[in-house]
Amino acid sequence: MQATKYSRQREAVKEYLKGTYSHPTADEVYNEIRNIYPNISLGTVYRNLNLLVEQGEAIKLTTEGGKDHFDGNPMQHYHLFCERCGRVSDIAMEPMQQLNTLAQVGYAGTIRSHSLLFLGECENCCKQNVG
Amino acid sequence: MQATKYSRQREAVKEYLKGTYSHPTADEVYNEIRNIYPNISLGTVYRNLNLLVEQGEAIKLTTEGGKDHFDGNPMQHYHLFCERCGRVSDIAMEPMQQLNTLAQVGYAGTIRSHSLLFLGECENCCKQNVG
DNA sequence: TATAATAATAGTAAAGATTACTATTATTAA
DNA sequence: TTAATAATAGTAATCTTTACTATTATTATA
Repeated sequence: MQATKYSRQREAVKEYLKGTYSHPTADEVYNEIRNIYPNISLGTVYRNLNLLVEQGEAIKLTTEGGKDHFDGNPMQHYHLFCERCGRVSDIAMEPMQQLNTLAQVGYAGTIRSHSLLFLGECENCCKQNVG
Repeated sequence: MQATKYSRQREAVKEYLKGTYSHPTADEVYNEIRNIYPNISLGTVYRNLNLLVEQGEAIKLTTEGGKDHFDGNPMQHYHLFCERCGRVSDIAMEPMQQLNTLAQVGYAGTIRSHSLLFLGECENCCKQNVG
């Protein structure tokens, strides 16, 4: 196996992700970290984000926008994908494990988990409607 | 506005999608339709699949596999994404509109709908486990 | 502290899915 | 039959993500 070695870049990625609720894309993390490490490469950001996901420290959210979003909170919870601006926000709602049970009824395969994504407009875009 | 003109290719795409439960990717539809129209282009398949989605005749499913899947059944229902083979299958479970209501509680934006994707193993892959 | 081993990085190229572009073809209306 | 125009095939371009490689940084050890 391959030992994990410290790197400042990885720490910066982790710290940023743990400290925001913005559910950033890899590109957004990249642009943020560049303020501290101007030479960091996008590949490094991807590698470390994926590493955090593998380690259970973060979650990858695949949405219709074409870009994956990352969440530094690995506890199971639900999200809203804003159909207007493409941003992801947290939904304060208890995870419902019973959905798995309901889905398993009459399904010949194995249900392991679920991903529930709400669609609509985020708070920010809603405000702009009133103008 | 632009009138919609008949085309055999579009009909073939629609007919194939309406007649399968396989939730194919654009590439899979392309390879299927090539049996009938060997010169059809992938762009044509994409254009017509997206048109069907716009017209409410089909649904586009974005999954973690990197490829979008298409479903010719536009009625709201849930799916399983097989983490082993990447295929999508239908789940026989009633849509739960009340999830939107639950999510709306305490959320400042607007919930319009939701997409619920179960993760696990499809029937086919489960069988192979026993082997 | 100096040195050797090796994991991680920066920079770039490549891969894969999807969309855009354009000359040509097919459909429709007159 | 002809004219207008929507759709296509084929190709190029775009965009996100991953792969590759020489170099740099980290860690363990003498």
